[in-house]
Amino acid sequence: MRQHTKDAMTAITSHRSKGRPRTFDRAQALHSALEVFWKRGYEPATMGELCSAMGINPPSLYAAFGNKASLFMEAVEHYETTYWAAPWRLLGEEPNLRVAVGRFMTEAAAVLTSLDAPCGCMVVLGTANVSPEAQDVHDALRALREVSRTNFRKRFERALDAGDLPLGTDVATLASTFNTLLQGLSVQARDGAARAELERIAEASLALLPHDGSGAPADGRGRP
Amino acid sequence: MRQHTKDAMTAITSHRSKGRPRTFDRAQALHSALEVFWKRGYEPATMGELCSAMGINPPSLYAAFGNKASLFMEAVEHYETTYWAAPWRLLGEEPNLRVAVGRFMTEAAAVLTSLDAPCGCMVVLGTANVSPEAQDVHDALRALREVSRTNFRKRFERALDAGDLPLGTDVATLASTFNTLLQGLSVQARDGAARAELERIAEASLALLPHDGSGAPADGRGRP
DNA sequence: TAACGTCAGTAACGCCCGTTACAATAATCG
DNA sequence: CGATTATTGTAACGGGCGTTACTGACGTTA
Repeated sequence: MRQHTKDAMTAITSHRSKGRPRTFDRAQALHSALEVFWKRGYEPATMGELCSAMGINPPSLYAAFGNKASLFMEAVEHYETTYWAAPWRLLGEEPNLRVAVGRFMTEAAAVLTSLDAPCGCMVVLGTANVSPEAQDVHDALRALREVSRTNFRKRFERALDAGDLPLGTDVATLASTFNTLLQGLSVQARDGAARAELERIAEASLALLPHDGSGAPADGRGRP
Repeated sequence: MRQHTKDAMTAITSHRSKGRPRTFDRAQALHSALEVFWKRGYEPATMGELCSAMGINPPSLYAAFGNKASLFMEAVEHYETTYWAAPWRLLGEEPNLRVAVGRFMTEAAAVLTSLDAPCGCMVVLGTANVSPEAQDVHDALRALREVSRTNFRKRFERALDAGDLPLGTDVATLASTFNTLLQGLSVQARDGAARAELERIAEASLALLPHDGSGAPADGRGRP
């Protein structure tokens, strides 16, 4: 609704503006906010908690980030680029399909258990159940979850073209299935599952990939 | 009075107690509460919403159910027996492993999309992120999620004994994987996925079951 | 140096939450 | 019929939430 957008580009290094400069590091405060949101979720995280973790007071927070919703969305952006950009790039760039999927799922298991506290994925669980007035934030995260499925689907489409998947494979359903499993891993992680267990699940998920057997087609469709 | 011996146990509308009888059906009110909790989650569901849906006022609710937490737990019990007892029984009693798992996952897809609004599973998402003072409720639901994994594991152990799974199959990981997928289905359902799509994922999940080395392809349909 | 513009800290605002006094009502028991 | 006991509806309680006036403090600009 309001500004708050890109006055932040002149962060702490250059005070070209006139007034009193801020005494805290904006990027560092954002990272602290990310950890609080990650552990607690959007609505259970209170402004008091956030202010304590960020080391600032409410007026400073509102001046720098707008309000709770925009702070959360900015934290989500930071979260995505910091923790998930590399795994997704790996999935897309690794040429061998099974290696790509296996390593992606393993890295996902690592991300989901990276904090000391059990958290799961911020995009999956951050707004899992919220009151109706926070539905705009909920919708924004749902769009991000949809992106995740699209990433899987594109990778499988390429694999299909490359002959790494049997002809007639339902890549859309396959992508949905992996996306579903990935989201389930977040629930597991928040329930305190150890990283090793998530990695075992990640490895087991490779069985979902149909391998083009030389003799018996396992495409699940029967023959024409 | 000859009604003394009559309905001592048919307790729906019999008020053998002394005071003023309640004017609402407790079981029906509980079911209304279940729907509110299912759609909104534990903390976002307000007492005002619950009272409106149940058709009663706060004092009646507190007299009949204790407080919000105990009402929620009772609603969860009602939810489990009403919606999940039959699928779990089916998983345990169907002798053919692939049929058992396939039908269970398909019925799960139906339950998760049974309400008009997108909800997912109440046990998985009901306390997905809550404030610290509701952690007892959160822990109770986590125990229920653990029961779900145990159900899978027991079924797979039996299948291993029966020779429906190859020797050396890691049934614990297999159970965790199916449990993870089941929990992911809840996220999908709450994101508005159609029942048909959840059923496709359910069918695709059968590929996770290792086929005994008898030479039959794992096409997810069983064999004639 | 004097004026100006932005940040910092305290304290408060209005709102909604779960929960409960309170008094009236309606059934059973002696 | 009183006396007792439980339920009902109204209205309120204390507390925590996100958010913001208000007053100084500080650094830049004229």
